Amino acid sequence: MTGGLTIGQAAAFAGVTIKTVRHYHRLGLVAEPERDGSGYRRYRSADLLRLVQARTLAGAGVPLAEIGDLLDADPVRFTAALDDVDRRLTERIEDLIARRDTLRRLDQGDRALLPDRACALLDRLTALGFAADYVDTQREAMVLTRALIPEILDSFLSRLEDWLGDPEFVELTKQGWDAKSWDPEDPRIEELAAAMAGRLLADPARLAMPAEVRRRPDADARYGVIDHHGEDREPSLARLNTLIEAHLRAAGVDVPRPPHQ
Amino acid sequence: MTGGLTIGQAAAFAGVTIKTVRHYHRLGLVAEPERDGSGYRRYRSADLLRLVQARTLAGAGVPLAEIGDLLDADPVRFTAALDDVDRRLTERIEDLIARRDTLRRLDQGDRALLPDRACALLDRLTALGFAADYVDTQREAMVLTRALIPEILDSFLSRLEDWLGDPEFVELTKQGWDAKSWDPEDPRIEELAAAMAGRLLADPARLAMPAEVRRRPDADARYGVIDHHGEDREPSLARLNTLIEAHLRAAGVDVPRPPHQ
DNA sequence: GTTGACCTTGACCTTAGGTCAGGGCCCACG
DNA sequence: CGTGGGCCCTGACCTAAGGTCAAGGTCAAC
Repeated sequence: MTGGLTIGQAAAFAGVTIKTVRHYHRLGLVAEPERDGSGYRRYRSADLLRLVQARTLAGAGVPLAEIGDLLDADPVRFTAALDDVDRRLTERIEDLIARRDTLRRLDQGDRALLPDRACALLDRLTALGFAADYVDTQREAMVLTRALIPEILDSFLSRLEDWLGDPEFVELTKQGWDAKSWDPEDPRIEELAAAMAGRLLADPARLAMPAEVRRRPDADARYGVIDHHGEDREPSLARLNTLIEAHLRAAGVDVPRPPHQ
Repeated sequence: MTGGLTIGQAAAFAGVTIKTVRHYHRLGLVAEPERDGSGYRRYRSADLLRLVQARTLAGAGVPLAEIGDLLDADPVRFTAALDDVDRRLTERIEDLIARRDTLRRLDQGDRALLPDRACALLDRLTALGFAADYVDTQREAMVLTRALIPEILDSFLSRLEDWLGDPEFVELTKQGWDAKSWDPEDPRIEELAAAMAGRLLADPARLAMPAEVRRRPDADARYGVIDHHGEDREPSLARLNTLIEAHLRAAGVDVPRPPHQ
């Protein structure tokens, strides 16, 4: 008569795995029971009780590191600790729900990561006959804007909507995209830049930089990344953009200039 | 002009830590950008875009191991994967809510781990004048019952309520608890056992073993642990219990006998 | 020319256990 | 009597998503 349950029985009765029981022993959360002649652990009802209590708390989400103290604590501390765990659990639940909401806002196929208004604009670009890769690049710019300076996404979209209402500017923009395949030194790039800058300057309100941007310390750097997105792959476009910016600056427009890196 | 953001800038712009960016590189979820002459990573807008996309998915709870594939996948797979993640997230949220509910049912100070009915019974024991350590032991037995054979907890409580309605049995039980301090060979133990067994046999319905127990393969072992809880600390009580069981068995009652251990 | 902020790599820490390896104990069957 | 299978022992390494520490290289500014 060795007396007591083996670890396998104790674990099964308490509804945990053997490994979990040993884990609890190592963390000191449940004391090791006595061993029999073979070195096997032998569990008596008091050990099983402690194991059940520990499992119950662990199952409720109490961190294992706290359970030992908790089970030895007086009722007042016990209750306070349970309240604390409840608070943390609630926090975690709300966090996960927020994550799920984010996720659900992303379920629009390749239009993920953007609000509806932006998606509508992208559709309108396609309808207006812009090339698919141009639309892709615009989408990427929107994703970057939303991530880097979310507070100006709305004015970014408004400006784009505004521009799309100007057929001449739309035409110039399409030509500008064609410049991808031109030589960066092609003189037509300068012509295009002048024409586009002129069109932009026709209504300077369209160029107003939202005041919110200025409140971010590194706003220029962030804006620069968005503004020049894609250019590192297309030197002609980089040149076109540089020339347009030069025109605008010459006309007194405050174009953010990325800090020298 | 080295070109591109440093890792610190890229991390700040994307809203993650430097360590996280490097982690994503090591997992292959975001490709390493080119290095400058000093070996520093230099991030361009396309790299930043990828980083932002990865962060967004990770923030929504998508496992990092899946994000790389996901960002390279076609829209159909992308949507399907998002649905899958949503499902897992919902599951996890429900699990946590269930845990919190468990936790809230445990907020009764030292009466934790038991339903209201059991707590009321424990209060009644105290009111009837049972010793505090007897009540403690009963509470422990209830916790064990709830954990090991929850389906009989109700009949366990009913039987106890029934017994408490019998003043003579209450008196005998108090005497039985006093037996703790007696010598295990004290002849009064045998007398007590006979008296208690007689009282129990006065109404055999009180002893009926709930049929549910029999459906568990190791029900006898589980029942034995509960029935003999505390006895390993009190040899006199062990003897008292053994004698009572012998009386009951002699009278034809089916008392579970733990398998030889 | 030196300080302090930034970058590099690598190794170890976290939760709550799971898995594997190598070996001991015990019971039952042949 | 011995052997197979099931249980037990310990210890080392693995997970997810990074955090922290250490030791050293780079850069811009004072």
